[in-house]
Amino acid sequence: MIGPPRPLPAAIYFPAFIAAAPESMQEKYQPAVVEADAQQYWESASAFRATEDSARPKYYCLSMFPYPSGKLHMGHVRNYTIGDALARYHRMRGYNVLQPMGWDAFGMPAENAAIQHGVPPAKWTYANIAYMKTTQLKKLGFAIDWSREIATCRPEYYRWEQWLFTRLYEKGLIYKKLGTVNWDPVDETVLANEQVIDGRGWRSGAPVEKREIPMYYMRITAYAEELLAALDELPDWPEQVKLMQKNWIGRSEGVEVHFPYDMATVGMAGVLKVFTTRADTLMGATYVAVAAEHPLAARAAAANPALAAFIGECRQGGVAEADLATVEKKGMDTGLRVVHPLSGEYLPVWVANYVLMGYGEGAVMAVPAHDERDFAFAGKYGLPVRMVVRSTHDAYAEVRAPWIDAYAEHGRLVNSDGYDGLDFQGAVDAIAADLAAKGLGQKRVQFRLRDWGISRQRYWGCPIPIIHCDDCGDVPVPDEQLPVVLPEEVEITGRGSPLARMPSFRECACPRCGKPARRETDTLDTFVESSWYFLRYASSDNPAAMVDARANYWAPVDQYIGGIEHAILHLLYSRFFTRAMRDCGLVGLSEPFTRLLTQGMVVANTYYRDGEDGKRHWINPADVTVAPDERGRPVSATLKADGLPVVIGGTEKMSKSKNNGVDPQALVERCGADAVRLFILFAAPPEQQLEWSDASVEGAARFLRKVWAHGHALSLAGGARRAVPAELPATLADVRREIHTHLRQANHDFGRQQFNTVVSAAMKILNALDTLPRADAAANALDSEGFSILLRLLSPIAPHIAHALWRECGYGGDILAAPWPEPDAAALARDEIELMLQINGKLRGSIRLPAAANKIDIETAALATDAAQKFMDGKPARKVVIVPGRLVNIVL
RNA sequence: GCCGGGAUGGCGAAAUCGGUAGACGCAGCGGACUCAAAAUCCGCCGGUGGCGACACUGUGAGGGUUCGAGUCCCUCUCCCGGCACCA
Repeated sequence: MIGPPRPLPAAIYFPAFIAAAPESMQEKYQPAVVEADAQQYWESASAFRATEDSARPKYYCLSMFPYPSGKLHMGHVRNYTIGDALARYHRMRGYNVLQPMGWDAFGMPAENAAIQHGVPPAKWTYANIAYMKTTQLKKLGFAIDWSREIATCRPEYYRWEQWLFTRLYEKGLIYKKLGTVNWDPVDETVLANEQVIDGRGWRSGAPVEKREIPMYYMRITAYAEELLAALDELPDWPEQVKLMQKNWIGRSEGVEVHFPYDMATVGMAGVLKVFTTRADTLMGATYVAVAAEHPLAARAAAANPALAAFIGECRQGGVAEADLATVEKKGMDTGLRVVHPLSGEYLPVWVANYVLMGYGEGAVMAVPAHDERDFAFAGKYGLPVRMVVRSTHDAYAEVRAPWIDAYAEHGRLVNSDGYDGLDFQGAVDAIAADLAAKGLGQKRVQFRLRDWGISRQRYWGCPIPIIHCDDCGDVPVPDEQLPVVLPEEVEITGRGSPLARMPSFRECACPRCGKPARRETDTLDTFVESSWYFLRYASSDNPAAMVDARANYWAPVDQYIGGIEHAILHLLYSRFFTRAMRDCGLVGLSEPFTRLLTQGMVVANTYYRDGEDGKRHWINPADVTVAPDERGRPVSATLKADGLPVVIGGTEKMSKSKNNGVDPQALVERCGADAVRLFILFAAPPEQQLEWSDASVEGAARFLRKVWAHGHALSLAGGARRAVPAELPATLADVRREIHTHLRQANHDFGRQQFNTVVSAAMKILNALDTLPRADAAANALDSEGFSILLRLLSPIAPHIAHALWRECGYGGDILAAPWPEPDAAALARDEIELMLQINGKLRGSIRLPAAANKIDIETAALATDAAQKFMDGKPARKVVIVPGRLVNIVL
């Protein structure tokens, strides 16, 4: 809950003089005029320019920056509307607010556009930025400090990313190793997971293969423990996100087990290492499984063509985990044997497509009796099943396992020689101790988190600042040669890397020995740019340093807002980057985002027709008329153009492929930015999915017209008036209590970021004010007070109309500088309360009592009611439950 | 497959700590105003039964805890987000 630094009750805030309403006020609400006027006012006053100020608490409010795709979509508008409501609310609460904006400008769509339309990615990107900024974003009236705008594709930005890269490289936090990528053998290009559709390249249609190439990695695993532990210090992050991150980092305590092999079993001596969280089941291991890329598999395949063919088959398909996890589990015996570290038994080594080289050791021990996946695999290939754990509480388990399914729960050991009778922890401890004594294993912590591969074989990204020299190896580019500028005039063909084809970029001199050398032509993952941009906003104009002292004033971000789809990757990378920068001495913080709000998706109805060609044609909701039945249920839909029926599809995320996107710009032009903003905040709480409805936007516009009409009437009647008299007639006191009750609720809901009920409270206040008598001095004063509360509540949500009406009604000054309204305790006081009457938990009526009534009064009154007498029918009450201020329940 | 989330009238939703289910709005229906339309204003609006007072029923499905469950617990169904190269 956000506390007000300088609270002022609304009831006592009124201007010292009664300002005359300007004669020029329009009777009709014209959003285009109102909004252009307000935006011009804010612009000329530099109203949202933020400067460091130690006198006020700071509030750094940040929305995830957009990718400049060319058009703002509804998801952006929702994101920035939520951010702006929070920024403006905190500003009015007295905070020194920073709300910056920029562009996540590197990425694949620019290259795709270049292939399709022949426009260089840089030109396309800059044109998109210009359009989205001036024609779209600025029309929505966000309180953004545009002076800090950044675009990640500009050398002024990415030079610091390159500079940090060289620091992290020298610290060993960046290193090189082989990584697996999707390879399109026809286009001879690395494909993103998104570009692999049903195992084929999206452009060539060729079956995709896995290929290992050298890549740079960030050692995020060095921070695994810290990133996990620090989640507990983020009380204002959604539990859901923290849980996802926790599971993603995936800390598990277990045992590393070594299976020795020698000349006789493998043809060379060594140990096969596996990690297991179930060391208690070690005596039940009947085989070990290795990844297709494991060295032992390669060794066995050299003399075994069938195995080589199987390993080749495992190379087919892409690298996405969702695909790997759902393919049919297959394997093949390598013929190699390893020695069980405790029993000395020989166990067969299998290659299995479900074992991933990138995880742990690329090998697992298999215990079919106690692992579902191993059980299925053993069943398929006739491998032995040996039960070694028995349930302590389920007698049935002894009979069931291992012939029906795997028993994966913990239990007591059996068939395990000296370990029989031990429980899970006892068995793990004893087995780990024995392994350690033999030098064949030990307890260890393992993380699911893997190091972050940051090399991309693409053009439109930040060049990796490394020079390859035959003599000196990989040499980081020295500071004075930074930035390594990405050439912007290029030809993109979709085959291979354009940078690799540019001698002027590629050929250079080794910074260390001066001999001819080759520049790295891979670029960085675009997640790298978005992992530190929030720190750059604080010192975006500094040409001499990545960040300066101003970063330590503004950082951390007090409120971060963005899509739930970023819950893991972007947020985890940013948390890691902040720590890496901390350890380079650049910033004094560890966590970048104090409070996080994850917004839901924007979805809309879909409509389609199945064409004669068998293709489904999706039709935009704007081109469709929906016919309801007499109760308002949609029964049919027709295309506006031809009046013929279309099929009503499901509700889906707004997307190009389903053609169900609603253009925000057209909507703003038709209804005004305030109506769009109001609708977005009113239609659903921020975290929830938002279902688009044109009719509801119209409803939001209708409410704003009513607000305008009320303001117009108030202005004609003399505008702002003096304070409400202390003594009001009962009917007016009721209205005033209602207004202040709604205000109290609105403030509570602003604090918990639930804007839909804030809007609802504003609507209720207007409805209450509309019931006030016109020609009554006390009522007019109350109207004036209530309307000033309404305008201030609306100001963060529909800022243009609030700005205009505040001025037109003569409340004095700029509404941005007005104090936030607080409910008046005197207005809220009541002398009579209503309690619900329940009998046996069922609602049977209500009772009215003086507010001061005690429990005995309440019970007496409840038992005396007609309803109670009727239902009790002479029987005594067994118990009377009283919930103060709410209800009485008589239990019979 | 694994991790996380969701489901309340015709629709979006509300119910702050387990205490009046459906506030507020959209759509719909009826009416007023108007030559007419738009705009605006007034009324009705979960289901079943009843002239009515009212009764019963109702928050995805099934079970449980409790004086009392949309809210807590267990089981299940369907939908959505993420899964490391979409951003």
